Amino acid sequence: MSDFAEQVWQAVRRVPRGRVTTYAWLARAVGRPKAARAVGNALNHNPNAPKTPCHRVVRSDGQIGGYAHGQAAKARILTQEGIRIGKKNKVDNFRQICYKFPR
DNA sequence: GTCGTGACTAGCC
DNA sequence: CGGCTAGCCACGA
Repeated sequence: MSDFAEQVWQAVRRVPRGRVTTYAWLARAVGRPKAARAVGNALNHNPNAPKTPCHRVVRSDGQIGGYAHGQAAKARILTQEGIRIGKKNKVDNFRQICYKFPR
């Protein structure tokens, strides 16, 4: 797999349970602050199974974003992890549960 | 090498 | 607050 994708997955694994991160933050974590889009692509083409919690990755505006299994499934999983989803598929307390990577 | 695509983002109206 | 636009990046054809 491309090194880029591997770095992304590794970063995602650092996200604690019950928290979420954003594509933008992941992009920063891999040293490509403007590659949020590419990050999404990497996750999409490589779900890499339960090992990589791609469901904890949301958009910068708090929306759930996308998911290979479908947004509904993603929302369900997040809820199961203790994260509440409001209307418009937005994460409640997004600012609080959003995990920011150490630089 | 160029083109099109997509789980994105910030800015502007 | 909501919708639209342009900019960005990695990847495959």
